[in-house]
Amino acid sequence: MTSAAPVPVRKASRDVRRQQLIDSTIRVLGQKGYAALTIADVARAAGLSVGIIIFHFESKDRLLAAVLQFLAEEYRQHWQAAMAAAGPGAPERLSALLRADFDPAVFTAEKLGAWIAFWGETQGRPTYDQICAGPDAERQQATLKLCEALIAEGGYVITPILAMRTLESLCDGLWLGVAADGAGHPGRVTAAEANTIVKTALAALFPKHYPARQV
Amino acid sequence: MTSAAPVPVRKASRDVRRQQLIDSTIRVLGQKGYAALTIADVARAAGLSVGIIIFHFESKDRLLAAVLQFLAEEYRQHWQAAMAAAGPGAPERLSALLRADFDPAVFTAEKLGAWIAFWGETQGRPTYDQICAGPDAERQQATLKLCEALIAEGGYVITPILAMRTLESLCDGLWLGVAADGAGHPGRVTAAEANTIVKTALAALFPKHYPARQV
Amino acid sequence: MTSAAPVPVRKASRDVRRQQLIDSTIRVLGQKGYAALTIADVARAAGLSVGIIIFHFESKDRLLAAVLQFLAEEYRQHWQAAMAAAGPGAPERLSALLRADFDPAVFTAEKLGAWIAFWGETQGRPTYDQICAGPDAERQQATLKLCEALIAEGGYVITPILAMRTLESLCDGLWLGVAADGAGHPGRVTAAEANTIVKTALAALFPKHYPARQV
Amino acid sequence: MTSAAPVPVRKASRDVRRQQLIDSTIRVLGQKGYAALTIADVARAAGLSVGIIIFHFESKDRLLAAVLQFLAEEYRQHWQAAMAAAGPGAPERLSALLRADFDPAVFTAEKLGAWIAFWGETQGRPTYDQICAGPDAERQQATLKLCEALIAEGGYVITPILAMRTLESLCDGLWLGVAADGAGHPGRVTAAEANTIVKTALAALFPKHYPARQV
DNA sequence: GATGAATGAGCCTTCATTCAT
DNA sequence: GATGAATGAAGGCTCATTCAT
Repeated sequence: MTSAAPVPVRKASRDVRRQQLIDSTIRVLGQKGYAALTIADVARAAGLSVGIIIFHFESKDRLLAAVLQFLAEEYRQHWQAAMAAAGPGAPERLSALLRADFDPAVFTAEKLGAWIAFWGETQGRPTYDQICAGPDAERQQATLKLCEALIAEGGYVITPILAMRTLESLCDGLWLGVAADGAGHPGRVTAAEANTIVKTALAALFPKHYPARQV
Repeated sequence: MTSAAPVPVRKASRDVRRQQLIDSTIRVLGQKGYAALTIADVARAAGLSVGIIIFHFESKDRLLAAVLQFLAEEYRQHWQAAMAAAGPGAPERLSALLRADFDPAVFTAEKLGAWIAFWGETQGRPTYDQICAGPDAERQQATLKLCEALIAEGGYVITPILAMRTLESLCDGLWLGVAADGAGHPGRVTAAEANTIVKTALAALFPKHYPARQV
Repeated sequence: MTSAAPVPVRKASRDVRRQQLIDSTIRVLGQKGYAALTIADVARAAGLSVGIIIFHFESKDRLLAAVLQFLAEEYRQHWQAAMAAAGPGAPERLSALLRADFDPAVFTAEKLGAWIAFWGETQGRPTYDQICAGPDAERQQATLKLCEALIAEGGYVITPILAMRTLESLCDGLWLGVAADGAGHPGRVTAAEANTIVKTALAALFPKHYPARQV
Repeated sequence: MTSAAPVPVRKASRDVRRQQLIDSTIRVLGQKGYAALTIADVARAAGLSVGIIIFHFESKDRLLAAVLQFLAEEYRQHWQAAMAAAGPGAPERLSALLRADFDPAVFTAEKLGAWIAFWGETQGRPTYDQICAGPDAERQQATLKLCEALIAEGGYVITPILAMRTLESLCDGLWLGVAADGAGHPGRVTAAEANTIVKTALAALFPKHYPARQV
C-alpha cells in the first residue's frame, strides 16, 4: 500500500477483460449449452462488443479453449487447497479431496453446467482433451497415493487402483447428478446428499479409517 | 398389385429407412459430437440425400429427438431384459441390472459417444429431458425397489434411497469413464474394470448378499 | 437438332449455372473492380442467391480463380483461332495474332475491365500467376516462332526475342489504353487506333513483309 | 527548449511522419496488393500504431489517395528532370524522357508493384483518375511535342499523335513486364531489355534521328 | 502526438429447409 | 420415395474508425 504498483495498468486491464469474458462465457455455457453458444451471446452477457472477443482471443474456438483451461486450473487449485488445508493425515486428506467437488462455494450451477457442456463436446476435440489430460492425471495420482497409504495402513484387500477408480467414478457420477439437479432436474442429487454418499463410500471401502455412521 | 405381405411394404420400408438414418446419426454423433453434426454429414454417412432426412423426420431437431428416444428405449429394454433373465432373486436382479450397463454387446464406443454428446446438450433443452425423464425414473424405481428388498432382508443401516443413488451415480461415472476410454483416452476405465468395481461396491454395501472376493 | 441430347440435363444445368455466375462476376469486376467486389454483388447481378455461389464454387477465392481461368482460356482460343484463320503465311499469321487482341467482338469493355482488375491483383497471388503462366508462355512462344520465321526470311538485324518482346509489350500497353478508354478515360486509345499502331509497328520492324502505308 | 531549426519542428515532424507512412504503404502495396492491404499492415510496416495513420490522413481512402499523388508527382518530377538534363535537342530529350521510366535508381520493384496495384483499381474510382489525369496529360503533351519536332525535322510520314501513342503504349507495356519480372515472374522483361527496346523503337520510327545499331 | 482497446457495420461462409424434377 | 439445386437467415470474423488515456 506504500508504493506505486509495479504492475502496468495496461497489462492488468488486459487480464481483467479476458477474465470478464471468460466469466461471461461460462455463464452462457451454463444457460444455453455448447452448441447454441454464439459469441454475440457472450458479448451481450459481458456488456461488450463482438469485436473485443476476437481481439482478445482471436477466435471463438480459442475463447472456449481458454475457458476450459481456466475451469480446469481453478478446479485443480480448489482440490489441492482443500487437501492441503485438511492437514497431514491421509484419511482427512482423501476425504477433503473428494468432498471438495461438492463445495457450493465454488461449484455454482453455472460452472457445473459449463463443465457438462464441455464434457459432451470432448469427442473428437483433441484440443479439449489436451487441456484436461494433465490436471486429470494429477488428480488421479493424488487419489491413488492416498488410497495406497490407507490400504497399506489398514490392510484392506482392495487394490489401490480399483479403490481410486471407484471413488473417482463415484464423484464423476455424483457431479453429473448434482449438475442435473441444479439445471432443471429437481430430485436428482443435491450437494448435501453427494457429501453423505462420499462419506458412506469411504466408510464402506476403508471401514477402519472412516467409522460408519447412521445415515 | 396384390400384396401378400402382412406388413405393408411402404410401412416396412419406412421404418427401415428411419432406422437406417437413426443409426447413421448415432455414428456421426459419436465421431463429431453434437455441435458439429450437420444433416449433410448424416446423409453422407447413410449414403442418402439431405432431402430424405427432412422427409422422414421433418427437421433436424426431430431427427435428434428420435435418436435420443431410440437410445433411451433400447437402453430400457436392455436392462429390463437383463434383469428378467437373472431370475427371481433380488441380489441377482440388482447385479444384472447394474452390470447390463457395461455389456459390450450393446454399448459400442459409438453409442457411448452419442450418449455423452446428448448429455452435454441436455442443458436448456426441455425436449431431451422429457424424453429421458420417463425411462430414467423407471430405472431408478427398479433399483430402489431392489435396494429396499435387500435392506429389508439384510438389515443394513443405509437408507434405500441413498443406496440407490450411490449405485446409480457410480454407474453413471463409470459409463463416462468407459466412454472416454473408448474415445481416445486409453487408461480410463475398461468395461471389465467397471464390472469388477460394481461387484465390489455391491459387496461393500450389501456384504451379506454379495460375498466379498479377492480383487 | 434431330435427336434427344445425349448430355444429361443435370450436368448441362450445372455448367450453365457456373457460366452464368462467371459472366456475372466479370460484369461486376468490370464495374467495381477487384477490391470492392462482393459475392452479394455477383449474386444480385446474376439474379440468384449468395448461397448458390458457394454451392457451385466453394468460396469467393475459387470463384475468382475460375473466372480468371475462363478469361485466360477464352483469350487463348481467340488468338489461336484468329491465327489459324489467317492461313499458312507467317506475316499474315503474326498480324492476325496481334490484332486479335483488339477484336471488339470479343473484348468488350467489361472483359477488359475484369482483366485489368486481375492484373493489379496478381501481386502476391501465386494462384493467379499459375493460371496465366501456361497460356502466357504459349502465346509468347507462338509470337517468337513467327518472328523467327520473318527474320530468317527477311534478314533483319533484330533478334527474334527482342522483336517478340517489343510486339507483346506494345500490345499489352495498347490493351491498357483501350481498357482505360472504354472505362471513363476518353481520349486514350481506341481499338481502331490500336490496330493502326500494330500495323505501323510491324511495318517498322519487318519492312520487307509489311509494306509501309500512309497513316 | 530553444530551437535553432528554421523550419518549425512540428511541421517538419508532421511531414516526415506522413512520408514515412506513405513509404510504408507503398511497401505493403507492393507486397500484398491493393485489395489485401489493411491499415494495420501499414502501421506494422511503419512500426507505428493504427491510430496515428488516421490522425495524419483522416481515412484509409485519403491515405491511398496521398500515396498515389506522391507516386504521380515523383514520377512527373523524374521524367521532367531527366528531360531537362538531356539538353536542348529534341532527339536527346525524347530518348531521355522515355528511358527515365526504366531508371532502376527510382523505380524499385516495390514502387512498380504499388503502381500496378493502383492501376487495377482505377476502375470506378474517379478519385484516382483525377489524381493521374493531370500528370498523364502533361507527359503525353511533352511526348507529343517532341514527336512533332522530330517529324517536322525528319519529314516522317507518321502522324505525331500516332507516334506518341505508339511510344507511350510501348512504355506502359514494358513497365508492366518489368514489374512482373520483379515480382516473381522471372523472364518477362528486365529494365536493361526495356531500354534496348525503346531505343530500337525510336530507331524504327525516326531512323534519321536515331541511327540503327546492332541489337 | 501517440497508443491500442473498443466498436460495429459488413463480409464470407455454413447449413437447415424448401421444392422442382 | 428420392434427389440435389436453390434459398436465406444466422454466425464468425475482419477491419476502418473512434476515443480514453
